[in-house]
Amino acid sequence: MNNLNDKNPKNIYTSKKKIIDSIIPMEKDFAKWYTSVVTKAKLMSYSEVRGCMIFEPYGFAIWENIKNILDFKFKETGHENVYMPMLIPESLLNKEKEHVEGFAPEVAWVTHGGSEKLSEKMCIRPTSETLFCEYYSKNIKSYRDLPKLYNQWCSVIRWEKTVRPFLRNLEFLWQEGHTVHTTPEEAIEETNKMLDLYADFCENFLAISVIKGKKTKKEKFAGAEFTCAIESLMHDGKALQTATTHYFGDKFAKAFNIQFLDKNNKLKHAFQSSWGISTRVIGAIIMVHGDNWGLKIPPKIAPIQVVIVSITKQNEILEKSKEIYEKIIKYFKVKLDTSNKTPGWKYSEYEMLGVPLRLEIGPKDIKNNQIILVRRDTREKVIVPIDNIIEVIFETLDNIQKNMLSNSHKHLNKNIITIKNYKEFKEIAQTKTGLIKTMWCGSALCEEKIKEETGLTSRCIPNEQNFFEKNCICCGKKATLVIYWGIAY
RNA sequence: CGGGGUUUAGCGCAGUUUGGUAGCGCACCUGGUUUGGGACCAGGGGGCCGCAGGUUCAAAUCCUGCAACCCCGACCA
Repeated sequence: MNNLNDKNPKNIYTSKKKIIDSIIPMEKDFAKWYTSVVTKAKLMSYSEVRGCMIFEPYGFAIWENIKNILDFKFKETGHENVYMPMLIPESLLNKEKEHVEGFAPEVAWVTHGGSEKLSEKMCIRPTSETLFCEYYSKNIKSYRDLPKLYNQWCSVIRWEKTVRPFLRNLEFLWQEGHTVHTTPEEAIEETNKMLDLYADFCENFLAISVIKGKKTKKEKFAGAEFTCAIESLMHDGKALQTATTHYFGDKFAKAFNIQFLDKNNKLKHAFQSSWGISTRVIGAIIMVHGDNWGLKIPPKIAPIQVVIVSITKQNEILEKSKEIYEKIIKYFKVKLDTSNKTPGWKYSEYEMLGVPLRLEIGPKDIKNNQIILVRRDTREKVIVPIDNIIEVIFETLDNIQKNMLSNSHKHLNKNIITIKNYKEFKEIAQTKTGLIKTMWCGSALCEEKIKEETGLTSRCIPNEQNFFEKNCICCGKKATLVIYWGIAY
């Protein structure tokens, strides 16, 4: 006797599968969508320690690609890599007042070596300004030693209250550049130059449209004269500070006694900058490009750029897949999947992983000397002749990269709203997500008031200052700056 | 640090009300049949039920503590 379910077993099965395996739609719950994509796309997994995540091969490969590109760019612009210790003695951290006050609440302390209590406790670096400065103070004597253009790749620890994969971890991987110059102008130029480098990288490699600007005094880095940042806008309308550069003036030089003799044999304090970008950008990639099918990785940083899916395991199909693999592996990062998972499974899997381009090879294709090519960004399928496959892949990857940037750019612009009066500002803050562009008097009081009354914080003072109104959005006094407000990650 | 939730196999969960042999789906292993949008059959492996105390002949289940994690806020890359 048949089971009742036998009436339509297939439908029951497929509907069940979908419930089990589909990711949570981003419209329904963006936060859950984010964490489900992050884990299902095998980027990371949770570790035993809160806020310390395990980078899995696929996620780490993305970071390696980012790192390699940036490292090349840093070296191209004259920077050298070094490595500083992970531990900072308390007395060293305490040398610059504003800096220590900014970081003290979130540093982790080492108090024991083995079972012996240390005579001075040490913190695990939350950032390495103090270490670099201490080193510079000992090694810089003359203007001939300058500029110093050092960078280090490392991880740092900040004891955050709340953690989220990639966006906020106790331990995160990053790069921190620390430079020393003879004049303020030169150090400021470095600060701006590196911001441009980051912005260029985000747009041309990560396909993320960014706004370049300055942070307000309230939002600047602890100890900096000023902080520049690039801000990007996530799919849910929240902003993400994607990279920062800082100008220190001679504050750290005075605190750490970094002095040099200039051409006229006069002793002078040096001027400094620092700049960094972290694994947080991976969070940005996910939240800017991803959709309900999973990740979309920009071709230029994708660990797998092209996946070849063999539809069946017939010999001629396996052979043809292998042949195409051998042909294109010289030009692209390719994965060949000849496992006996069903085609549908493979389609979904590689879409989840955000592989930009999929090639499908089945019996029909062999017969017609063709191949099916599917773009991840548009999920569009086209049939192409096998013979000029390399050119087509080059062209399509290029199109995908451009299309992703263009979409990010459109999304950013569509979600910037210019507001001229405070009543409207408060309404929009309640009802809409995205960035609000206003005029501002520059006072911290207005910034504070806006935060209290609307929940929005200042994101950045854009480099492009096109005044569109005379008065400050908040107090109505004379406006001096164009500024963006928003909710930040 | 506030507010909410969760903790049982690698993952997702049921079982707890009413104590009585540890369950389901996915994943994994073996063999076979399949394969154009998450295939099927058969067989198999895997658990101190978050931790510590109680109560009881008997605890995943009841009681008392504690912890971890997730989400939302406040703080931060």
